[in-house]
Amino acid sequence: MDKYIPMEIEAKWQKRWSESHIYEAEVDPSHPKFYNLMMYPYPSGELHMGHIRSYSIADVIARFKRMQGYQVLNPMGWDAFGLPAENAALKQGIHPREWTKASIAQMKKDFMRTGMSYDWRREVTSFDPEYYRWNQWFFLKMYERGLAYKAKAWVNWCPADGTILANEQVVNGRCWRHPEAIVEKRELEQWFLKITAYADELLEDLKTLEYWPERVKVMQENWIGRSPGVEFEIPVKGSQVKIPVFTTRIDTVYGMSFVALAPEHPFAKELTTPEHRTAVEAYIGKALRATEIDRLSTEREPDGVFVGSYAINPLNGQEEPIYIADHVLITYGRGAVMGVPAHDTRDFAFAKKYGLPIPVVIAPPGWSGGPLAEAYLEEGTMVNSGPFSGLPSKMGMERVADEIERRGIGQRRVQYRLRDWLISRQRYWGTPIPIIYCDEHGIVPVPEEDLPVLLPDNVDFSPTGRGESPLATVPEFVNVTCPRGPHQARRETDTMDTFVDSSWCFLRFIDPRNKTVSFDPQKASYWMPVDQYTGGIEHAILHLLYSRFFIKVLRDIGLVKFDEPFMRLFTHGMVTKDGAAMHKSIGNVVSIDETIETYGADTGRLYVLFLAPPDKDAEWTDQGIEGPYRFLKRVWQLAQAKGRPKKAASETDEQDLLRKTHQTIRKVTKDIGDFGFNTAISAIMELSNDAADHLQSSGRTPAYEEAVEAMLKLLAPFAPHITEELWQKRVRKESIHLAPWPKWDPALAQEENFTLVIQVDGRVRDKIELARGISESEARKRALASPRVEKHISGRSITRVIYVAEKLLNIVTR
RNA sequence: GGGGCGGUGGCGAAAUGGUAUACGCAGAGGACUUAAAAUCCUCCGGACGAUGAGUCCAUGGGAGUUCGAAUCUCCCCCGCCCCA
Repeated sequence: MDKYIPMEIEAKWQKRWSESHIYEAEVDPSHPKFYNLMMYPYPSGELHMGHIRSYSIADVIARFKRMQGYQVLNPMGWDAFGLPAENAALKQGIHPREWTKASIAQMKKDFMRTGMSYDWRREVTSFDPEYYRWNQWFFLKMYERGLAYKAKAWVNWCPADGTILANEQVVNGRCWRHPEAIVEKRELEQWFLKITAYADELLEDLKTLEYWPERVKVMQENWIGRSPGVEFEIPVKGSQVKIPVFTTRIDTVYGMSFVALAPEHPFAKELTTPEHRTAVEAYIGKALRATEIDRLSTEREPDGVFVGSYAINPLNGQEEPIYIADHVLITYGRGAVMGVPAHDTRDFAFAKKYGLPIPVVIAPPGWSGGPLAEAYLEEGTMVNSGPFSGLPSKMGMERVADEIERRGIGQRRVQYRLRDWLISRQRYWGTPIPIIYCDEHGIVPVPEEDLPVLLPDNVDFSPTGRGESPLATVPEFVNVTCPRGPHQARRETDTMDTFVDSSWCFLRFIDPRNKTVSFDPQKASYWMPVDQYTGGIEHAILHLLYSRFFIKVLRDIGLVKFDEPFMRLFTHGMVTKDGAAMHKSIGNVVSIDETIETYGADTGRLYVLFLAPPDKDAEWTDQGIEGPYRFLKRVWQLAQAKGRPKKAASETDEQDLLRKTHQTIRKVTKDIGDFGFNTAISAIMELSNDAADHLQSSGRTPAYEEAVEAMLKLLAPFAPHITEELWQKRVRKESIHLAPWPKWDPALAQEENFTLVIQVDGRVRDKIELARGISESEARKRALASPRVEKHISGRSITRVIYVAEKLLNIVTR
């Protein structure tokens, strides 16, 4: 028998699989389909064994479903636009395209040699004009429908990237990509996609995502942040100005003792009286430099500055001082709030600090009428609230809202935390936004037939730092003739957020080379929605929310007929080493090269899947991988066992192994379906241990041969190369990866006997073997006959006997 | 501050109301070898006991529900994540 040399057989099979196109799938209505998708990667060119775990998880599912007879669509592509390429290219003085292409080549090689079963004909690269032209096309469709618009807004500026970020890309007041970079606020004209138009539906449809992890749904729910409330206007004394405010607690409106504006509020300067101007300007300057996280922190004492003007509470006519306070955000509600110290924690602290009154308008239970020690946030009885006094606050909330609507000073409104998706990026390496500015016609969309707007090649793409894209420095790109007439015009020079690319890539995989449309709706109706989507938890909000939004827009345009893109979502854990995520800078990276050279790809895959449940983080140890390696070497021996095949020697041995085989098929089939890969592998190891014992005692009997065949098939999704090699050595013509998944025979999997656990007062005292189907009274008789049981019940009286059929008998004594 | 997930042998873990510690790693002893590696066999939570029979203890800590709790409930401690 030849030695198991993984490098040799792995390279051989990778080549043959590719030549025989076994992983390629086409529309075939005579078969059930399964769309298995892994979040397509950013090609940074640095794959390590940690990544291999994530891709292996999805690959196991693809292989499993393929063997179960599904048409499996298992594509791979590249999220190839974006800042890291641009930054790396700047540093190395090469074009981002070249840098990205080199990374793609490296990663593709790594996917090939780790045995991933992708349909490479469907490879999609987002920097390809044939791909991004459809970003532009979708943008134009949204523009037509008013879902893409340009607006001046206070935005998040990342000084490290030299660009604007979407809200979702700001983490704890810092850039998601540069944790050291504090995000600044700037007011700029930007392009937005109107995701808020779908806020309610995005929230509602979460309920239909039965097979999504609960925590992802909770995160999206929090992010959308629906709060019903009332918006109303507060007049300013001696002025025409009316300040719109939003509140979820209109029942506390009589408790208002100040009004607070965000530092960015448009009325901030207008309402400031001359004697307060210096102080106000200093305060605003300081506030705009603070991070959002600092401004909102409840740890910090809120502060503000009086502007000199007074607002009038429209309900009771009282005058309230107007402040600017940095804990009020311009991006939430209307950027101004009514200050009700008695019933809001931050307002309470604010009032204490500035000596403002704290009128109680919701009485806590048993309230004496005295001042509160802290804000009371719960429901209660309304007091000091004019005609509403005496009402329960819940009812009062409706009555006050009615009153405000009746008087025409405001209305009920649902407020969302979700903001529109800011997609303008002031960087080079992305999809140009297909818009032209004409002196005569204003904003003019690029006509569809002129798409794609090509990203020019020869550009000095150093960030300008002026809030302007490098494309602005390319006259050939900028200067155009207006599509509507012979006027000089300028192109939009910002590029799109790369999350636009990934929001619909799963549709392009279905029809990747289509030149006339983004994808063929016929093909989409076969393949979509994605049956299994696998990726990291870090996309719980960003990518997954944007994709859901895209699908709803595409549905409304009429391109697809479903509401949600991803039926089942699986979020995988990370591989850690020395307690930290693998990272070059930490120096704890386990290389693919070394792993494959020493152990082979099959062992590497098997180990990372065996290490821990796939949704949990897993700690890599260098010794641990020896286990799966030894196991595969044993499988190699077992499948090629020498000696004459013989008839069954011992009937019980034969039955035992057959039973174990069918039990293992049952367990592995179930476990793979539940992502229990670690326990599935354990079960296959147990089968191989039993088969080895059987070979020792009885030789190559029919049960042995059946066990080996099943073992190879069950192992095939995890270790595709060695199983294929051994399968072919057993003279099978077709690839094992197209062979039918084994079925278990319930009769053969059934145990004849069972172990009855006998407890006395809940403690295990004996275990006896009994035949299945035994009656309770018989089991009881046998149990009581046990001398060990006898010992523990002698001298005591039996009060109760609990019998769990074919499992356990508990004798309760007194 | 609120919400979520988690804490089990020396280590990764299994068991989701019924035999705690499957499977694997590490460790100990043995076989093979001139030797080592590889491979194979045996042992491997703790205490008492004699290395046996057996008894008791042990799933972060404490209480509770139950004939029976790693699993369900409550309180506390610790770690990670999300929202503030």
